Amino acid sequence: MELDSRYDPKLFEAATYQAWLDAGCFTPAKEPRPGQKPFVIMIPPPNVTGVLHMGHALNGTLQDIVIRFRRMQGYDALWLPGTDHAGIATQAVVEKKLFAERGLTRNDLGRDAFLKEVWDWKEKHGNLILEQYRRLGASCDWSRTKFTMDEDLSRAVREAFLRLWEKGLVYRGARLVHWDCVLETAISDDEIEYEERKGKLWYLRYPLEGRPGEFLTVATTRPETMLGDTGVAVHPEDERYRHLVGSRVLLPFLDRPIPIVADTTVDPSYGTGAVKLTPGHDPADYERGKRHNLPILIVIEKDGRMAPNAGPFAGLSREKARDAVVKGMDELGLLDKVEDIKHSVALSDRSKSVIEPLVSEQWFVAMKELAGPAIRAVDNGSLSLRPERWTKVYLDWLHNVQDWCISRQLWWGHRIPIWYDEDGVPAGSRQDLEIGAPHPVTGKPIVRQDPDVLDTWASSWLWPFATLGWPDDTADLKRFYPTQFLSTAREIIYLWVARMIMAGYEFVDTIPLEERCAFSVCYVHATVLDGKGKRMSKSAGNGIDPIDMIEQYGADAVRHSLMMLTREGQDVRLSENRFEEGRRFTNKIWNAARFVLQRMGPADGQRKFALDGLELELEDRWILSRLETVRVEATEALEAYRFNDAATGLYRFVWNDFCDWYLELVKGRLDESAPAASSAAARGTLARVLRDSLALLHPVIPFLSEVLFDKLHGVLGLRREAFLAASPWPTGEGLKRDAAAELEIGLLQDVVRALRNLRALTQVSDRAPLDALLVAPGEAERRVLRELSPRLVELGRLASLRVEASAARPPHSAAEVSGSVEVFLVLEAGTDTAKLLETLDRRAQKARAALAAIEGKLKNPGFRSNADPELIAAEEARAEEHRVELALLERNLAGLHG
RNA sequence: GGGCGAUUAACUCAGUUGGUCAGAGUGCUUCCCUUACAAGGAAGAAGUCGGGGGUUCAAAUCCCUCAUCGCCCA
Repeated sequence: MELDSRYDPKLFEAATYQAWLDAGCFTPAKEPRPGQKPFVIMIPPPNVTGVLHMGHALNGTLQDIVIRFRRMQGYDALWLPGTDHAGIATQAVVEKKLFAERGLTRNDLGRDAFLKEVWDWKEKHGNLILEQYRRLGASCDWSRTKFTMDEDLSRAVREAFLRLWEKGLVYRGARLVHWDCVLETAISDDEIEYEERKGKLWYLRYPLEGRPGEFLTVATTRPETMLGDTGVAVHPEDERYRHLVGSRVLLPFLDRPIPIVADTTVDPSYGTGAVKLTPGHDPADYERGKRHNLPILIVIEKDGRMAPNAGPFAGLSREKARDAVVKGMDELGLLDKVEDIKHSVALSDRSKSVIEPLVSEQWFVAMKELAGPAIRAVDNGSLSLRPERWTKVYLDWLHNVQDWCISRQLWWGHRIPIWYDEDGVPAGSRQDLEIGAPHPVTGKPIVRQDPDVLDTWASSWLWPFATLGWPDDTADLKRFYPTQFLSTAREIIYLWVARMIMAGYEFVDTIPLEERCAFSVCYVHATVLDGKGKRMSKSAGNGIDPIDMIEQYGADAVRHSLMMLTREGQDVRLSENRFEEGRRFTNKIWNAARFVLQRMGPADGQRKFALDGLELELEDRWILSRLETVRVEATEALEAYRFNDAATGLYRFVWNDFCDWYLELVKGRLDESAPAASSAAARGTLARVLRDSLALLHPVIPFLSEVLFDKLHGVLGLRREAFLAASPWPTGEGLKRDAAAELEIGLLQDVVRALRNLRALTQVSDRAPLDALLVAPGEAERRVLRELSPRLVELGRLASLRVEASAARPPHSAAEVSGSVEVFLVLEAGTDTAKLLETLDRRAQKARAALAAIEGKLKNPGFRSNADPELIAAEEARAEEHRVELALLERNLAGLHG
């Protein structure tokens, strides 16, 4: 078999992926087998405008590992992919493009024509990110790919909205909402971010009505809103102002008399202790205004300009109005002072513009009732979050949940299925109502549909079941809902995770309530940071493009590196060269396999990876024992979602056990001259270990493992029953742990290391064949060492080896100590032993220190009386080992000096 | 303002329930192009486990406190 000495992922990845697709490896069978349990993952649908970033790559790898593992374990495995329509983002992208290319706004085109533009854009560009997931190796069932604006999902959204409307859980009302003046839409609480900014606190004097020359001074960070003030509040117990409660001030510029009220929410220590009340433009004031029956005045329009109510300032932008108000107050002598302060400013997630709290008509979902089952899901164990600490975050949000503003003043999205007659009486309908058709309740003609669309999350929260056919009770819904695993980023726990759980309980009423939890495990993955510990983001420009990395290092290397780097949910600092580790590992596997394959043929394929009948030798039993150990550990780790443990364990097994030791140990047995039975046992073991290793590695390293699995079968002349992706997870059949073999190989490794160490320290070439002597007082050790001596001679590059119970140090020999075994390497006279002495001396010092520590512990009566007897025995044994080693070291040191 | 996480070798990180826990990878030093792999092999140096206090026979691990950095929420 001719294979290049370097693994080049580019030669294999695309073709392998296509082969999986052609074979339908990722699509569940038409029917599950009897008794086969489902394992389902719903992809967190990326935004259609999205481009794969490291967070996606990490999350995609995690999900793919889980689904590939479960598929191999024999579950009815489904990973369902798709995208969401990302109302604001997508509309913004298309509007920008439209303006750049044709100088048109959406209003120039009109609603229908604009939506056609968006759909065209989506058809052309909306698949990019899913294509990128394929590059990563994602084993999604692409035949079930969904998009939140698909006809069936849109139907689900409408059904869900109307059910809530009919139950009275959806309502329409005038509320203070977070308004984005750039995008001109309401946004929800969760689409806001806060930023610390420098600002000013202006102290404004309001003249008291009927008391010329007297003022009440208020402090505000937003002077422009004063035009909408309908009151001033002070704390009821504030002695400074108590006498003023009930009287009025005259609002400057407008000379509007407004009342002074007492409200306990006022902080007397902030500013002057008197606050202006602007119920139309401040959430706290909105609440206070309601308590005191203050009118709501709108002084800022939806585009951020001052409204007619703003009198002389009408038409100015918010920013200009602020300057003008301050200047005007100053000119009137009503500006008391200005302070510099730091405060946090609410910004829109999407446009980064300052949020304007604005009273407007919006649609809301009443959340309290929906939250109940989602809270109970944690209590009764239906849902668990990993790492567990996120549970508290999830529950805190649910306990304090606010009603959800779900209307958006956009065109791209699911239009609210409410129609009005001429009196504005609303009617919800599952079918579109025609303009002019009779209103289902009033019988009057329908005059319009509600112009707003729904928040994108109002479709995403239905994702786990709408993608399976809900509201119809489809075969897929019965078969695949509820799901088992959801992996996502932490900032989306409220926006999405909690709402999906709520929606599952509320809507999937074809199954019993206790089975409706949308997924049983929510895995909150790590955040990918740059080398400086900052979050990677497009705006910061510090992102590493995963596709670039895949091009450079291969998808397997990227996946493996990410897994080696991420401890459960722990943030990871990533820099490009981290992926070299993965590339080295894939190359190592490639070359190990190349070595194995070059020495095997169809004759070795006859036993089909079974081991019975082989005359296994020590190292065979050892590597099979190690394989069994790592198989069990990797399986447990993957079942517990400890990805890093699984990846590290496999890495160490492949590199340190299989490549560094086993392959070196069996090389001699693969020569033509080796006895047939020994050679057959070695080749049988190699075939088995390679096959099982590839299978265990497959979830993390799908491409390379698949390629080598195929080549292995080819060399062995075996027909591959299925792709590795569709093959069973190793069961460990015929494997067993072998403690004796592990102990004996451990001894061999120690002695070989000692021999190598001696050469290195005495600067003797690795190639020169030397005579060695091992002195082992223990009979068992001696027997093992004698048995192992051919291998020791080979690995230690010795001319000869003697094993004795006791012997004097040979002349001109360098000495090492490994436990109770003394290792002597016979050198030429005059070899420099200075470094050796130095090392042995340091070793002796360490042994002395260790011994002193243990003896101190053993002498401590507290330890004797409190510690576990087994532990005491172990410590005593350890002390004895150190004593023996120290004695030998000291003896050899003395010998060398002399 | 509330909550959470991090702080272990030069760098990036592991270290279940306190006792073989002081580790890995990278980097560094020395030697080796030995036909699986120089994207490799062998050997080696390197850390008062952020500071301080406490609990305990015993603390990287548990508790308190301080410091620094980061994240989420308001």
